[in-house]
Amino acid sequence: MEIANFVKEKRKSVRLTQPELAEKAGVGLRFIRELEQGKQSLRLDKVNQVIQLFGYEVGAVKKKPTTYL
Amino acid sequence: MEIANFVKEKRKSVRLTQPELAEKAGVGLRFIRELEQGKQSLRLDKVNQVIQLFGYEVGAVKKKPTTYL
DNA sequence: TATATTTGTACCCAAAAGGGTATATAAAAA
DNA sequence: TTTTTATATACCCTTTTGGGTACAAATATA
Repeated sequence: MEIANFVKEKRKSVRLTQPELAEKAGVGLRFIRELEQGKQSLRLDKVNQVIQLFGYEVGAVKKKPTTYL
Repeated sequence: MEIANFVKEKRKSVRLTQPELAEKAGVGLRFIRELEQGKQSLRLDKVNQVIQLFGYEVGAVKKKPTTYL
């Protein structure tokens, strides 16, 4: 799953609003919003600040071989 | 494995120098160096440009539960 | 429906990323 | 060892991030 939806789902599963998650993660509200909307050019350390709250960290994962056509 | 060493090992396994990898990934040489040295505040999209060459992408991975002491 | 809550978009601005490049250091080869 | 190759550090500069904030749009609740 893309990080965007991963964060959104995790956040909802623990019933937090975006402002609450921003607060807990120590990032700005704007960042949470851009993150959940899939902005690609976010800073790695900031993303880590957020997902570590859920026990995750950013890492390299194998891409699924795509089926063409 | 941290992304830093992941990139370094993958790069060496295919016998590329840092300038060559930078060229192929379409990022600056400086970026490859900071990446392999573990700089935390890199941009996600740039990291993706690099590791997708090896068939990987950035994603959320579970942190190993740490043993304290 | 109306009202409250949550989420998305737009603006300004300081701080930082990252490209290019030159130089220094380290490692490998002759 | 000397010579070549590879990697690390430092500087200048432009572009972009991300914080703060205000407002709009969407969603949920009464």
